Amino acid sequence: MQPDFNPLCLKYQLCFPLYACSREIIKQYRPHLEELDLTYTQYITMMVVWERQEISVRDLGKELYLDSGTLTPVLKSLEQKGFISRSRSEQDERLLIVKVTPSGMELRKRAESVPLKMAGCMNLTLEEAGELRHLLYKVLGKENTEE
Amino acid sequence: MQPDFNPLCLKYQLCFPLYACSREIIKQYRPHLEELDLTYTQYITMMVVWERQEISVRDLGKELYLDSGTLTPVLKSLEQKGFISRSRSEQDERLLIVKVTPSGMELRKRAESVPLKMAGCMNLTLEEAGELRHLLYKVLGKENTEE
DNA sequence: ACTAAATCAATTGAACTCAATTAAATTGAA
DNA sequence: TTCAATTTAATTGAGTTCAATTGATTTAGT
Repeated sequence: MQPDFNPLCLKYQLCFPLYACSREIIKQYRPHLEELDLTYTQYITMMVVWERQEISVRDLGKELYLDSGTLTPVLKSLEQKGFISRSRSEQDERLLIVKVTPSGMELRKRAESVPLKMAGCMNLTLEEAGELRHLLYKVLGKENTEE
Repeated sequence: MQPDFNPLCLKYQLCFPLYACSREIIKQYRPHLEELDLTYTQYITMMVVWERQEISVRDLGKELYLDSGTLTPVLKSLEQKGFISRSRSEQDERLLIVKVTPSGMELRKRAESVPLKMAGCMNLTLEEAGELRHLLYKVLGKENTEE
């Protein structure tokens, strides 16, 4: 029962399975997202853009927990592919506004099947999936109010 | 009940909070690991090496869900710092064997306080943390025997 | 023994991640 | 108004992450 209570042990950590799970699932997205010419980071960026139609890099970063160092090249790539446009806000020129293009909205239609394709890839019941999501958002909620 | 049932919505995904949680928690490790001159990837690598004393890159990769493309530079860096040694197995020259050095074992002592320093950073009860770990290991395909 | 298949670490190239810094625009206090 | 502090996106540099490939070694089939 207590072979070792060594806290410096992978299986006592919470962060490690989070990190491993995250990477393993993102790997499973790859073949489905390749059909859309998107990486996972580009995909979640488009998910926010599809929903908002128009959003600043600042707000996008808050939604995705990513900073401009990550987002700038991702957004330039999405612009290159024609899915979004990038332009400065007229009210506040510091803000870069990202807008979805008609081509970006067509991509959305093609992306609609992705969640279903991914749905079966985790061997969790609906209740377990809901519980997992609840716990993850509880952890994320703490992060923001921390200090 | 829910604002909308659009499956292409960040908050209906499981992968996104996993990915965000993982990165947010790893960020919190940083100041503590910096004192040890380790990155998070180097830290979890050392955790396995501390436990096994001696392990092949192949087995290390299975434990960490990482391949040689990631591990090779990580292990070279750890060797450079003097925490491990790298040498080919004499029984099978394809295998690279990683061994912890005395300096690596000294590092372990200094690392012992890290889990405690990180313990309070998640807003979960002990039961919730256990449930979260159980669900994560279920997704990883390994039933968690732990508690 | 011979050779085809499999295994393993390393390498390569593209993309991500983030801390730190920079430069431009805005805000706010004196 | 003036100018110091703040906000914002971009840039830089170090370190992952991973698919695909390469080359060396071992295993297995004949």
